[in-house]
Amino acid sequence: MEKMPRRERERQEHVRHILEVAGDMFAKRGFFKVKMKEIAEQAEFALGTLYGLFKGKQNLYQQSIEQKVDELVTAVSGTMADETSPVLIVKGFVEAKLRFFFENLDFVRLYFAEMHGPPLYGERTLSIALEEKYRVLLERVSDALERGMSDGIFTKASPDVMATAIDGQTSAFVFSWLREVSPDSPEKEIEAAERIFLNGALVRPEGRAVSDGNQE
Amino acid sequence: MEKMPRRERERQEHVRHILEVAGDMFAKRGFFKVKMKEIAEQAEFALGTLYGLFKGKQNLYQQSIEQKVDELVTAVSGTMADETSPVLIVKGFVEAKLRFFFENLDFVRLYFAEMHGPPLYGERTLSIALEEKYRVLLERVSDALERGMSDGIFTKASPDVMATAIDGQTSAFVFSWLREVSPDSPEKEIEAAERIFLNGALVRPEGRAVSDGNQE
Amino acid sequence: MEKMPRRERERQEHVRHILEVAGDMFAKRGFFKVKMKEIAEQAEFALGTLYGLFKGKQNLYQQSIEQKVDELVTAVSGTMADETSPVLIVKGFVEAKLRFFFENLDFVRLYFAEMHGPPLYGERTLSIALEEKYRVLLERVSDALERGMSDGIFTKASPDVMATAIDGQTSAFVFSWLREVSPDSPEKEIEAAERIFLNGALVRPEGRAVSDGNQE
Amino acid sequence: MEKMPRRERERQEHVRHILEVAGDMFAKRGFFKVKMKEIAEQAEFALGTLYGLFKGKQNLYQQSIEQKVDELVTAVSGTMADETSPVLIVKGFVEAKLRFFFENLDFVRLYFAEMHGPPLYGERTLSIALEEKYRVLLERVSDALERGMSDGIFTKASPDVMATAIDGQTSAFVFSWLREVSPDSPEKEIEAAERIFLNGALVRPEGRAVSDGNQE
DNA sequence: TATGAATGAGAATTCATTCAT
DNA sequence: GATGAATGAATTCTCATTCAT
Repeated sequence: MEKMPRRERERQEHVRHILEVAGDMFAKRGFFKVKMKEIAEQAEFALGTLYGLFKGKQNLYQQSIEQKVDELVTAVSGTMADETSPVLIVKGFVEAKLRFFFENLDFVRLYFAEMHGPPLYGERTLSIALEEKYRVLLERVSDALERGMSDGIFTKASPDVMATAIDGQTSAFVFSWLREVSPDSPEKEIEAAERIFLNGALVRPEGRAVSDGNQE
Repeated sequence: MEKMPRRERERQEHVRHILEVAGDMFAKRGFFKVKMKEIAEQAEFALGTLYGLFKGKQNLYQQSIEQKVDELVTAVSGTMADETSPVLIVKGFVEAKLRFFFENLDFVRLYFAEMHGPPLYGERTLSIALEEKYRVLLERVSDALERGMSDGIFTKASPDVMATAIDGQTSAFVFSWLREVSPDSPEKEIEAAERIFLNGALVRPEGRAVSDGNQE
Repeated sequence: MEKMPRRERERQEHVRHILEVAGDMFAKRGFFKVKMKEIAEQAEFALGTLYGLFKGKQNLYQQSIEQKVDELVTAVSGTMADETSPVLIVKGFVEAKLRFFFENLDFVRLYFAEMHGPPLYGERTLSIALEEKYRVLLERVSDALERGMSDGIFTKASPDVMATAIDGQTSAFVFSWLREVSPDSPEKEIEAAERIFLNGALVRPEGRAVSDGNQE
Repeated sequence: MEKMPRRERERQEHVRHILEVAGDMFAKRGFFKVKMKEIAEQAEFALGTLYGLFKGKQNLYQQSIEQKVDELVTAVSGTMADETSPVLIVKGFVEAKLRFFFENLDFVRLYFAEMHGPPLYGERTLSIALEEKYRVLLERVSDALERGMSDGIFTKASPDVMATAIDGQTSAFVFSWLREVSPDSPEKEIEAAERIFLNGALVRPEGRAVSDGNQE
């Protein structure tokens, strides 16, 4: 009752560690530039050990991405689940997504390349799997938007299209970080993304005196 | 005085043709999955000929992307240049960008993977070059936004941040096309992108009665 | 005085069992296609256990063949030992050899490949060992033939050459079984091998009226 | 009209040369012990060249065997075709087969291992192909035997079984050469194989007075 | 003694690039 | 210039064997 769990625990730990190391390397240098031998060295295991733990390079790659996407989905879902008001759910999505990518900037390259780039191997299997995981988040945003629309908070429009828009907008801020040397906080972008999106989506825009017409 | 120009003209045509063919292949299958021999066959040239016209695979790849980005920049710049009003310039950007990517959907994968993905070769040279080309467009949008702000048309904010936001939003619609089997027109997305962005950016949102002030 | 023997008995049984299992696998799929791990699984032992019982893969392979060849030699020797007349000894050889291979058809491939094929490892050690074991049988046949020649039963010729001939002829019938889906009895071939060989070897061919008697 | 043939001629020559070299190596050391790099070195080509000319190691192996079997079949067929009398056809088979293998002793190991040994790769494709090629020869022998039987020259029996017997007997003499250091001529074995087989197959055995003729 | 995870040398194959024709 | 056969460095994956538990 102690032996089997030990072995299994170690195995899990090794897998997790290798996935971590490999994920970083793939993110920084891309699938084809990273050699299995390098991953083994970096992870301090023998080459053969990698093949005992993963089916092959492709499998290691996919798992390293899926693991991180699972983390992303968990983090963002968690934040959204804490809120009930439609506006706060949307804000929660923006905040959590931006914070997660800010903390995992290297992963950004991998994620977007895999989601929208040419398939690494013949099949688009991986990107489809990732889309499915991520779609859960967009659906929650979409639901919140729809609810907000019936409540008269958001302007009426296709909630899916609106979700796509806010998602793309936040991604754009993530990309902007890739261009900077070392962005030091995601706060400014979080604020901007929320403001720009909401002030268009809300029937009565936040913090803007719309009452009078003569603002000049 | 006739021979050399003919030769040169032919050469240019060959280069253009190969770039076209290679660009398509890279977009569909990714840099590493496409073999030089296949490009040669597809372009109906001998393998050696490719090496007479291009320095190597990497060079061919870069040129094929840069060529298309030049087309994109030309197309979008042209459309924006036709307009003078800030709002119309922004709308022009959205329309032209969406139309171009709609017509070159395969290229989308290549472009975004190269812009935001891990570097194919050690250096980020290519993505920097592409960013520079593309930045021109964003700067025009930014300028228009800034002008619109002083004119009291757009809410005051960092024009660069605003430009990033509209750019990301439009990209999101492009990505949504990648998921669809065969989107048949970009019109709906053009309209949505403009509406969502402008109704937040405009001091007096289009088609919305802002007159009343009693929202407390 | 009870414990050690039990241990030893178990060990012998394990060795025998593994040799049996491995022999079958090698016969069906060849030395290089069979993996040590598979043998371990099939034999229901851990991989490391195989290395406690055998020096390595090559050793396991050799032993598995030698074991079966010992069985062959024992079976055929036994049958021949029951007879005294030269003709019956030769018939005994043919019958016992054909029956043994009929019962161990898979082993046929292994045996002949190892006897006449390219050496699996650099050295021909194994095939030499097998030849030595098998030679015993051929010598008995040769002796019987020689005795039969002095007795005027067999035509005069080199008994070794004759032994080679009858041996090859029987092997040919064994090979013919390899081509059939599932031969159901070796009887026909036993009869044919004996008849064809003897009717040439005997001064007075069986079942043939050689009416005149004055050949003495 | 000169260029294409030159290239093609060279290619053929290269293929033939490599097949020759590889065949020898496979025969002496077996499929798995021979490395592609060694074949390349021995044949004085670059490793990659082998892969331009052959699909892979397996393909190279199969072709090297099939080429030699074709030679064997051609040689033996040719000899048999020169004869008309059943007895001479059978003798022709024995002589030509023994002479061919005597001249290609190394190939013997490869041929028999492949014909009767465990499959090198999962499938028995190659051995089936070889059997088909070789069967042609056995069928000619069988036909000759059948004709000889109706002519009253051979004892009545299944001609296929008889063909199997003579084939196996000759093979046995080939194997005996493998055991010798350097057999210097195949003559003795040719004579022995013919004598042993025919004196059993002939109604009136050679060199034996079967004086009476009235066996009806 | 039994176990099976870890090891790493070794091999097949690929493919960008060169260069003789 | 155009051609494509030849090159060989580079890389993935396999599997016999070891050894700590």
